[in-house]
Amino acid sequence: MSGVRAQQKEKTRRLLVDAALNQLSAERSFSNLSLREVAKEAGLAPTSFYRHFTDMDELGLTLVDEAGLTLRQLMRQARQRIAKGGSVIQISVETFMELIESNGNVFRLLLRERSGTSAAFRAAVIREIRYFTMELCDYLQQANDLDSEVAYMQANAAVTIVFGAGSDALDMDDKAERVQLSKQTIQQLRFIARGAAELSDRRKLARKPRK
Amino acid sequence: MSGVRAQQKEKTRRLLVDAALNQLSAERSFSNLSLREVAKEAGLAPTSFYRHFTDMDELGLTLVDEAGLTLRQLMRQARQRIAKGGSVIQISVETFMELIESNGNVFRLLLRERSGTSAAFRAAVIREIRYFTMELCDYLQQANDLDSEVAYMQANAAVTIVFGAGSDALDMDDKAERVQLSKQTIQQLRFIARGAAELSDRRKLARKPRK
DNA sequence: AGTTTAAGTGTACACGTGTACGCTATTATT
DNA sequence: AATAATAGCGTACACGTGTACACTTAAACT
Repeated sequence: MSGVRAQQKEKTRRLLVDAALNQLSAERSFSNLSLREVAKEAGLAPTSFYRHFTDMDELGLTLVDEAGLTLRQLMRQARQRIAKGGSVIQISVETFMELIESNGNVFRLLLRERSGTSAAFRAAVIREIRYFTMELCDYLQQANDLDSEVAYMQANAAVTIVFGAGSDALDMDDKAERVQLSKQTIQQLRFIARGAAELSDRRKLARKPRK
Repeated sequence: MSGVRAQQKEKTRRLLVDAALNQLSAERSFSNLSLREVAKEAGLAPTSFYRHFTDMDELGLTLVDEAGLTLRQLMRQARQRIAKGGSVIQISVETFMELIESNGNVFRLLLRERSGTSAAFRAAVIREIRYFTMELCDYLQQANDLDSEVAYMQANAAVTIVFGAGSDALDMDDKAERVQLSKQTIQQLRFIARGAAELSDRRKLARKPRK
């Protein structure tokens, strides 16, 4: 079992995945992407598609998985930058905005399929975003010594705000506009952080009233 | 010019609009809705469609307009309830959640087309949401005596959070889950309100240091 | 009353779609 | 060396799509 065959297969599988990714754009969503188009872009006969995926849906779920991976890489990258000092919120937002500028289509995929017509897709996207949220939650809880429930609410709100801003950023061609959006987003995240910190403190006080 | 003809025309036009609205669901978006299907649902021949709209796109924009109308009605309703006393935030969230339960498909339309493949649709949806945000902004600024820029950031963040929660609510079948989501959303809006109030105060102090 | 306008119908066409089926060529197994 | 497995291809089919075109029929206008 040298695996020269399996190796070749994996290679053209990637060809299909990449073909699909490359066709995504502002005016082209995964759901109005046809099996034949993807196959053609990959340089394959339409029927060869079935050697790798039973469905376009199966390919789609693969794409969502990859998008989730990208999201996790993003968080790692942000953490590395944070370790070098600077405002946590500002660095996070800037890192996220960079992702949108360089990987807009991947992000679009998540945004669209989150409210798409396939329950399986929606579930997959929601799962990826949940991972993302949970990781942020752990970080917040530990870094700011927050009540766990409060930390979750903050993380959830922050992710919603950042994704919303990302969605808006996708439709901006002007650089200055995007900078303005970043500033606003940072401020909004600070609102949330402030509110969360206060609630967490109040809860602690209620638990141990004296001291 | 009795208008019996124009009247009849308007009537079947509504037939088409309603047919389209009725076909929307969790597993059916406007973009994968065909002209023929809409015409059939309205009880018309496919080609009759063109007597009322040049395109499916034109019908779609009409739907977005109606959705915007629904949104504005929602805000009016919330204001009426608020006038009768109670927590502003809580009443707003509850009112919004009622909309989603009763008009889920209208809300889905907005969510989907906001990140859809048609620039015209995206623009239309964003415009409707902007109206909504602006109205909230005016209210906040006046009711809480906020700095105007701060009020806008709060309104924008609040709308993002509420729409995000609405999106999540659409995929929930369990009643208790939705109640929990409402509570969380209310708390998150309070975070934001708190943060906004503080920033506004700080800005005021900076402007007239002595008093 | 006679003529024009326009909403609605039915037929027809070209096109893109998913996929079933049989084939070839190359790798893997025996 | 002989056989089995399988990635990829080409053909073929039924189906749904948008829409052009010629038509009927009833309201509107002159």
